[in-house]
Amino acid sequence: MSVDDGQLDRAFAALGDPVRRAMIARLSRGPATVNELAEPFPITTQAVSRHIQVLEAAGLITRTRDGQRRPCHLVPATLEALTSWIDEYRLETERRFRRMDAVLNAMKEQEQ
Amino acid sequence: MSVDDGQLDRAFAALGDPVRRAMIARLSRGPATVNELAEPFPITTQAVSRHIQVLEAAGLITRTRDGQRRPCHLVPATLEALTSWIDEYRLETERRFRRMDAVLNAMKEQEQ
DNA sequence: CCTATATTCAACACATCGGTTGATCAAGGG
DNA sequence: CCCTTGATCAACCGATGTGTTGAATATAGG
Repeated sequence: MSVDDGQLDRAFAALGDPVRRAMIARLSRGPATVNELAEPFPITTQAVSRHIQVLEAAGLITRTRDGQRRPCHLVPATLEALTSWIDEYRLETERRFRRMDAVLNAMKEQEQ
Repeated sequence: MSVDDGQLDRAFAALGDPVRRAMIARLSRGPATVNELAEPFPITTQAVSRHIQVLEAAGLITRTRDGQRRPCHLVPATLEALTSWIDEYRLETERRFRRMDAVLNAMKEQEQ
């Protein structure tokens, strides 16, 4: 809820880039401006600005205004939507594996 | 562990495509062949075959052999690596938010 | 054997991505 | 006011992604 399929597309794809993942990691420790986020990377501020736009379009961050700065803030709810999606299928798979194990064990019992 | 950064790149990027996410959903209910996975989509089997290769390269699935079939199996451990990555930063952010709330409440106390 | 089925490989078209440079806009500070 | 700083817009480029068609490979099965 609150994230449609297109948002899932954009959010997962956004996390597929190591630069953007590093930005997420940085933002988990507090808000940061474009220049602050750009600092660790050997790329132009423009490139970073576009990475930020991608993260914003994905709903992974929001932006506020502080004079001429545009600080970025992580949105944990969107991260949570991603883990929820993944966990749904991971848990189903693990349940299935456990059922399969049970069947195999039962067959082993039978054999003896 | 067991998944390097390149794997994270590939796995997150792989989930950025709705066709591949649908395949993951399908595979959570049990193994499936290329043709079975292709059935719901209006694309060629070749295209599906390449989606499968992408999922395999990302470590999200493995493949076995059954005669001329090549069944796909979901790898829950890789899904778990993704949720672990996300949760690390989501939880850090939420902790930070709670600390901030505490400070704000303390300031409110002070005022009275 | 010969043929049908399951899957993959190869070559191509087209869109998107991630970077660049150069120009522009907006807010602050002497 | 002007000039600097923070950020973005626009145009371009090479690489990658996703689909197609057509050919190839491999196993199954009469």
